[in-house]
This record gives sequence, C-alpha cells and structure tokens, in this order.
Amino acid sequence: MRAIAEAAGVALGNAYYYFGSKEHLIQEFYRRTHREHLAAAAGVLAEEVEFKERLLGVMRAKVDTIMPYHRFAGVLFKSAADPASPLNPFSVESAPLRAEATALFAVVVEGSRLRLGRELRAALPGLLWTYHMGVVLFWIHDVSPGCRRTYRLVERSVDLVARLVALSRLPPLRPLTRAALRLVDDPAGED
Amino acid sequence: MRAIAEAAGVALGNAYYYFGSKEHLIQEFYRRTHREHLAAAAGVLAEEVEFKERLLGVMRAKVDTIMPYHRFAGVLFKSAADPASPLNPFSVESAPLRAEATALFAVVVEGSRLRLGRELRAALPGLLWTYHMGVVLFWIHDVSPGCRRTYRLVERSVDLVARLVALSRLPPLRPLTRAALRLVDDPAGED
DNA sequence: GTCTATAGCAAGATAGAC
DNA sequence: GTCTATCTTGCTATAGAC
Repeated sequence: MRAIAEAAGVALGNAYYYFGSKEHLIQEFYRRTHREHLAAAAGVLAEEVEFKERLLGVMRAKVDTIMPYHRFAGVLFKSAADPASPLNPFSVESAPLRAEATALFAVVVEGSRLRLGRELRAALPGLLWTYHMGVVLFWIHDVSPGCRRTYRLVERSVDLVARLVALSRLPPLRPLTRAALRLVDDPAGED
Repeated sequence: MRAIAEAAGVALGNAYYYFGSKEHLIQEFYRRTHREHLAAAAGVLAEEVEFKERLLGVMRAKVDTIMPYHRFAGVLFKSAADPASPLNPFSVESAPLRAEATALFAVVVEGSRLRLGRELRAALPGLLWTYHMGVVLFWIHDVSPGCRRTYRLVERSVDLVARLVALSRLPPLRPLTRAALRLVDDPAGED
C-alpha cells in the first residue's frame, strides 16, 4: 500500500479513502488490467478468423498488458497464493473476473473457423483460461530482458495448443480427448 | 515459526538453536518429506514395470506423504510463491532437491517397459516433475474431505499422461511431440 | 479529499538467564 | 539445550487535523 500510494503521488492514508482495503484495491487493479487486455486484444479478434492466430494475439496482448507491472508481480503473487485470500484466482471473490476472462477465451474460440465437438467446445474456454494462468505464472518468474522467454513460450505453446485441439477430433485421439474432458469436467460429486 | 515450535513442544527461541532461519527449517522440512516420499514409493517402483502404474503409485505416494501437512500448505505456499525466496521451487537454493525429485521420476520412466525416443526420454522426468507440481498446487487448494478430489485428479491425469506418452511415438503425432519438446528444451538462448 | 501521525498486530530473530 | 522476555521490522488500517 505504501509503494502504491507513493507511486500514485498521494499519502498512504489517502489510498484508504478510495479503497476499503488492500484487497479491494488489488481487485480493482485486476479489473483494470483485464479491461486493458480486452482493448489490446480487440484488434486481432476483429480481424483474424484462424484459431491459432486469435489465441496468439490474445496471449501476446495479455503479456503486453501486464508487462508494466512485472516489478510488482512477486508481491501480488504472494497475496494471490494464499488459498484463503479473496485475491486467489480460484476464490469466490475472484469468480466474476475469472468468468469475464474465460468469456474472452470463448470469443477466441467462437470467432474462429475451428470445428469442435460439443463437449470440447464447452470446456475449451475454461481450459484456455487455465493455460493462460500457467503462462502468467511463468512470466512472474521470468527475469529475461523484456521477458523474451515468456513471449517465446507463448508462441510455442500456442502452436502446441492449436495442434492439440485440431488433432483432438481425429478418431484415434477421441478416447484421449474424452479422458481429458473427464479430467476437467468433474461431474456430479464435486468433492 | 511460533506454530511449529508449539507443535514440536519447544519454545520459539529454541527452534533457532537448530535452524538458522525460517528458510532453513522449511528447506529441511522439504528434504524430509521428499525422503518420506521416496520410502512410500519404493514398493511400487520395486514391483511394477508398467509406466502408468509406476507413475500412479509415485503420485499417490506423494499425496499420501504430504497429506498430514495440508493445514500448513497455505502458509508454505505463500512463502514459496515469492520469486525472490530461496523456498521458491525454481530458485537456485531449491535446485538440489528439485534434481532429486526429478531423479525419482527418471526412475519411474527407466524402470518401466516404456519405449521412448531419445529426446522425450531425456525430457520426460523434468516434465513429470512439473506435472507433479501442478498436482500439488491443486492439492493446496483442495478442501474436499480427505482431498478426494486430488486423488481423483491423480488417477485421471496419470491415465491421460500415460496415454499421451504412449501415443507420442505414433507417426502422425511426431511433429506435435517435437513441438512439445522444443517448448521445454529452450536451447541455446536461455534468455 | 488529503495530509500526518500512530494504533495495532503478526512475524522473524536475538539476548541472556538457567 | 532450553527457556522467557524482548527487540525489530514491516505491514494494514484508522484517527483526527486541515
């Protein structure tokens, strides 16, 4: 809070005039970066129809968007890591924003020429959100100049994801696809 | 440190007679649970020759081993999350233990009847270590009774991994396998 | 609305008696 | 070796003047 207040050019106490708590402030920060991500991704999503290119554009836009905050990524992650924290991406408090982010990946899929089975189509946005969290996790630890390694990871992993998804419809891979969907579906007995 | 000292039945100050810092204590804790994991996994590794069963046994042993410490998983993860912390699994300080854990997965592979290409054989232990960290991450957040969901994740994901690895040799999947290996290999230009 | 000052607390670590 | 007592720090959050 001290660092943020200083960066904002206001006194520490003043931050609490606008935000009820540290958690509220950070939640708002996350909302803001998500809106920035939406804006940064709008271009490719309007132009591209190829799934792979759409995903690549969205992932690059993601890294571009959060890059200015790489310095704070460590502290933010420390807060988010606590399973009991509302800032944890899997918490109920994070559910709305998580849903919005997942919706973006749904747009990536829906706006593409990708042909998919019903089940995979339903599950894919959530899977892509998880994938994107993995990339962010990598980015947090990335100390390479300009986070070049993260960008390379994005390029290569998007390629891999696109291949996997495309192949998933092939008959020999159907059982594997079904197994993967069962893994993520978790039907009925939630616990 | 206070909680640990209390659980150990000693005074807070006394903990610092045995451990130079919190980090040293936790590192030792990690070493200890790893040794316990080795012991718990020894049985299956001695008996089974099927890759899938070996991996399943090792993963179940892992969850069994860490289960008593589920209460502390949150705090421990908070420490480990900081990229600057020596407790971070990707830190240099964690490198020796990470290597030992990876070696265990090498044993899983080597002791099995699995036929693999040279490159995948070399990369697989590290990939399995990463996979196992993902399972641990899930376990940290798992609040289901007895962490049933984690055990189910292990069963299903091991099945999936085994299928994937088995299929990786098939000619139509070779390019995908090569792409996956490139993803993880990161040759030459480390950054 | 913004400031300064400070309350309150949790946690890591140390001092020094026994 | 083990204890109690305490130091120090770092942080969230609040009080109250302006």
